[in-house]
Amino acid sequence: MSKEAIVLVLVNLFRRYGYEGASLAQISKVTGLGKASLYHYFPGGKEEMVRAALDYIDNWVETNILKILRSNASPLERLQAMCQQVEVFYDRGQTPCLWAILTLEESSDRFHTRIKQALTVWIEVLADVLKEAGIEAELATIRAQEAILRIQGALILTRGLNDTTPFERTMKSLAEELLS
Amino acid sequence: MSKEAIVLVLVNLFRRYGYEGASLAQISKVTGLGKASLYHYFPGGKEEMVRAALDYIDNWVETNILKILRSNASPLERLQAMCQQVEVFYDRGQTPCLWAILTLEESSDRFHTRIKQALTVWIEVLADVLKEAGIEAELATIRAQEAILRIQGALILTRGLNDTTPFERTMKSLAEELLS
DNA sequence: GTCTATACGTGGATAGAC
DNA sequence: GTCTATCCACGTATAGAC
Repeated sequence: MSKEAIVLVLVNLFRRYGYEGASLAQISKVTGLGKASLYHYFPGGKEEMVRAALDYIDNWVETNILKILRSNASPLERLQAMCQQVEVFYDRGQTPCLWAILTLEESSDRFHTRIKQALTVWIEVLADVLKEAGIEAELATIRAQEAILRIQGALILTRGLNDTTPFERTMKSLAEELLS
Repeated sequence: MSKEAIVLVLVNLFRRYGYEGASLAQISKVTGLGKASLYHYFPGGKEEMVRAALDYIDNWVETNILKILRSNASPLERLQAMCQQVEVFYDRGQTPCLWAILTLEESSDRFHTRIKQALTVWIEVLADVLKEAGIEAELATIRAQEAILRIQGALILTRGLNDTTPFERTMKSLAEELLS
């Protein structure tokens, strides 16, 4: 199992169980590696594992979201493409957001700064698209925040109700509503 | 310290740290009671403590949200009153929602059913208000879901950005937008 | 790189005195 | 009811052989 594949496992476990909830025993089991082997890849232990997971997400966002948002397609097309990526990444709302669960857990304070940074960048790039579409700067930022807010809210609600409808509905209408 | 006061401590700890993150040692410290004393009040251990916290929230929602929504004030007034209660309860978005953190944690599966139930009731009562205001039934349910979605999303975003603005903005405009 | 074995603290939980 | 003392499983982390 490559390090990339291990990190992918980490991402999925921390998303679903949070920092305290994901144990090394579980990680060891799912990766098939002994605990000691995990320390070969992540000498800093669990904290470094989370950092690696966050790195992976940063990279995923850059590649699959920000790159699209900075492309030269029409604003609507870019926003729709973003929504599609988001829908797949979160499995129609069935898999939690790593940022969200770490943000809620006060015990994960150490990661809050970089999560804040990642959110801020996404919002800025999103706001740039909206400005390009003719929306005034201040409103663009508010709407960009609203987009993230609705994605996150849809994730909670869809998991809470155990029904993917709210998430799918949100992703379907989000792009157009941002531009209206 | 009364049992009610102990439960209040539990609510706050589980909201902030989640199920795995809140340890008995921490609970013992904050309440001032020894671990053994906690088992006097909650023979079922940590799981029963969470149930007690969820009971408290159920009761709080019934008293401070549902009761208002079922009152005979105007729909707008009822919705605005709800928003005000929500804003205080979540401390302008600074304190997480117990439902949200337990919903995200897959290790807290045992509580998902009752959280789903609580969410469903809130949405139903909210939809009733909207119907009363002349909104067609199906749209009313969607909008009611949208309300919960935005509250939850605002909680995540406000904590993620460490900025209460998104939560406050959401709570300020929510009532009117639901009726528009 | 991966393993077995192990160290050592902390987790939740209990016993039993007061 | 509350305490001290204790139990045992599991948590993270490490040592050291292969």
